Amino acid sequence: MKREQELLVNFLKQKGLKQTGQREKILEVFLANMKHVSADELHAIIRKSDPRIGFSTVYRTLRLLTEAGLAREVNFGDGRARFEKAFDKGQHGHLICTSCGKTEEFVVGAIDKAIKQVSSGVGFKPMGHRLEVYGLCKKCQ
Amino acid sequence: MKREQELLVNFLKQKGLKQTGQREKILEVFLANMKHVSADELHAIIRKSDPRIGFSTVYRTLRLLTEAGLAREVNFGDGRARFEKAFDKGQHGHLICTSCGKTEEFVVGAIDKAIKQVSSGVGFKPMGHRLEVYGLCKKCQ
DNA sequence: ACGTTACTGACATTGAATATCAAATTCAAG
DNA sequence: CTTGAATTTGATATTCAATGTCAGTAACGT
Repeated sequence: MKREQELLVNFLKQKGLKQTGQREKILEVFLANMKHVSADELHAIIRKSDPRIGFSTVYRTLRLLTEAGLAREVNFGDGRARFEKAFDKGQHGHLICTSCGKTEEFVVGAIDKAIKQVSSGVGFKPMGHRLEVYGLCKKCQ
Repeated sequence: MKREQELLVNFLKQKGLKQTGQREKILEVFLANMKHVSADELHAIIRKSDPRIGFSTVYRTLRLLTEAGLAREVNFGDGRARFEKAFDKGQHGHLICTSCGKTEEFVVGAIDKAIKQVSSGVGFKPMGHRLEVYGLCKKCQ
């Protein structure tokens, strides 16, 4: 069993929640997918292999995964929440092209350091962050 | 006349748009307000001194101000867009307490530097960014 | 002053996020 | 393996912010 699956099972047990086929399936497809997906998109993908899974369940499970630390919500400014894998993946930022919509991830240690520094200065305890940089990608300039 | 008002007038002229009492009024109230406001909130404030200004106009004017570089959209994770003054104010991040909802601004030069560095590395041209740090404020820990 | 063009504001529409609830499923206890 | 209490599911309804529509109004160049 994958680490992520174990984590979900543990999370469910801790919370007194139940292990269901739908939740397994949704996690599996979510993990197999490379891109950032919205609840809608993930639902569409899952429907192909199992048309009986409803949107509500996908939606709720994504929130569950977020709570469990397996997913993270991101926003690309198009008014719909998207989710990305969060486990075994450090915090990172996104470069978002305002012309063609293309997104790219990046990681910079300097940013984490800067956040810690600022936070400790005002007694704030950082738990996570979102950094979105808007601009023009190579092609669109 | 304030710098901001001049900027708006210039922007309107450039775009072939018209100068109206509503737009002046909305900018004035927006500037006088300290906090981050949503279109709804700003509308409510403006209504007190001029009940005839409609929500649509406030909403559209906020987008106009954003386009003109006088306002900037920010997101605090409560599912509603808020706006803050953008002129004469550098890019900054927000510390958002996930317990009490309090927000605090901060500026770190290191972050701008890091963004420039990463961007130039992949040929991306950054135009602006949003950095939101979620965690617990001093009181809520 | 006039005519063209943009603006306004009330209202309608959209669409994502969330709530509701009866039927189905899980799972621990017997 | 059955049973029963508790959670889940999925279809549908609701909410609410964002945006579209459009007839009446106001701005501004001539």
